Amino acid sequence: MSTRQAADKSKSVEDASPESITLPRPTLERLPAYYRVVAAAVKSGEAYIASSELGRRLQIDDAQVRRDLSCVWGKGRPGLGYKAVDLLHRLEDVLGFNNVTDAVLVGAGRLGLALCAYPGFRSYGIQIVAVFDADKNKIGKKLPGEGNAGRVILPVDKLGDLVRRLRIQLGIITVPEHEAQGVANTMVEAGIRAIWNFAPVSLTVPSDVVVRNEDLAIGLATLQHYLTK
Amino acid sequence: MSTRQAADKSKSVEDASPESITLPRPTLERLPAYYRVVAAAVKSGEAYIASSELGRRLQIDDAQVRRDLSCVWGKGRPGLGYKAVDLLHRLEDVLGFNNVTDAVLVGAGRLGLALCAYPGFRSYGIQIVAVFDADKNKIGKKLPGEGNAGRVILPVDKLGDLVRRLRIQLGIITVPEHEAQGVANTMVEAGIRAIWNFAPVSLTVPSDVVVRNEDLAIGLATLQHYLTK
DNA sequence: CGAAGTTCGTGATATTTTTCACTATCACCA
DNA sequence: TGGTGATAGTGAAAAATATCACGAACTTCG
Repeated sequence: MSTRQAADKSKSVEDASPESITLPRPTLERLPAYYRVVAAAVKSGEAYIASSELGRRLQIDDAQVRRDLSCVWGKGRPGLGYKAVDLLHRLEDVLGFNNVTDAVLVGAGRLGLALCAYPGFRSYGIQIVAVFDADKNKIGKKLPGEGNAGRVILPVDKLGDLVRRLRIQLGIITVPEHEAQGVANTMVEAGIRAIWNFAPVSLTVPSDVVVRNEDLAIGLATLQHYLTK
Repeated sequence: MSTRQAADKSKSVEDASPESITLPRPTLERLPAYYRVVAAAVKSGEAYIASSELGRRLQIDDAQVRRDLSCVWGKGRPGLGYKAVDLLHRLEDVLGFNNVTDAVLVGAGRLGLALCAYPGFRSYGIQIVAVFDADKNKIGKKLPGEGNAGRVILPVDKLGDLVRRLRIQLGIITVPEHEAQGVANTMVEAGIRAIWNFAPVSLTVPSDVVVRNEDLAIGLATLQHYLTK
């Protein structure tokens, strides 16, 4: 969760490189929503989509939409809007949905297997190449889901090896909280660069490893807080 | 207009009411993390915990911690820190972990059942009282998880009735995206006040209904974006 | 081709959130 | 009991983010 923004305020001279761009965090978090709306628009045959329309469908201010998209792609057409297909591709690029990233998942509990079976990951550019668990009873069991025929749960002590061997960059943690830090350590040691953590703990990792905590308690707390008012 | 804190102790009336406080959104989202650390501290027998220590464990600036906690509880003790047990209770109060909220869950897929089996909800003040699905093959099947003995999946056309009858306030949506809006409509019509949405769509609801979108694509996109840099 | 109507991109402004810096408060100890 | 050290609370400054507002670019149509 380190958002170090360089003070370098270089205006987009060459916008061709999708890599070097730095997006404000809130903008980055809105992009997936834009992506879905644009994808829907493309599907339903709309050639262009305007910021106001995008904003209306997502309840976001249209100026906000324009500013977000201008970070990503300064190619809207006045009078018409954004060319839907091109914008879609651009968003895929920025969000990394194009190049497939291999991932490992540790923790073959209900949540882990649910994620593992989720077909959507493919379209988001994630492929879970292996699932691990520490429980001997689970090891060797088949994985659920469409594309997982024949694949099985592996013992967690093979985790480090496999990560190293396949140069896996992304690890998904769905183990109970008291095991999470240990798994994270193994991952880090084996060279993983990003961790998607579903365990309700705050992991400690080196600063060059990105962690995204998917904390369900936050959602619950938010809602509960509103309800008790 | 400067040093007048002695006279103007509390910002408004006495702070006994946990209801009327309004927290900045980012603060509210950090509270669950504080809650966990404080809970751990209490468990391990620490009587007091300092903002610096909290911050260290969560990688949050200590001034930030103090400001957050001051919104919630202006009762830290200089020289010592916050009394762990009391702070814990205060956080439980604010986060609504004390009063149990009944909830319904719609969508008995893998994710829905995983949530349904998750024991942690109880301690967060949530109780899932019924699980619905539209799939006839699933209806009548048993629910997984410890406390769910004997309970079964109900047909979704009973959703409205049950919500109305039990005056349910919170709905959890774990259906495929194209069914989500319909479920949300039913919930809203039946009087639900908050929706926890796991479907990757932006729901349209009246302004008095709170929606929390738990969008996995955001997490993925964030990580992918960092990886492709 | 010109006028009317949209919509983008963005400087300027407002708002929100974080961080700094300092004082008052309290514990602890000799 | 007074001195020392640690820490909370909080104005004020800084940084980040969102919104406003307007000119310029483009389309459409007569």
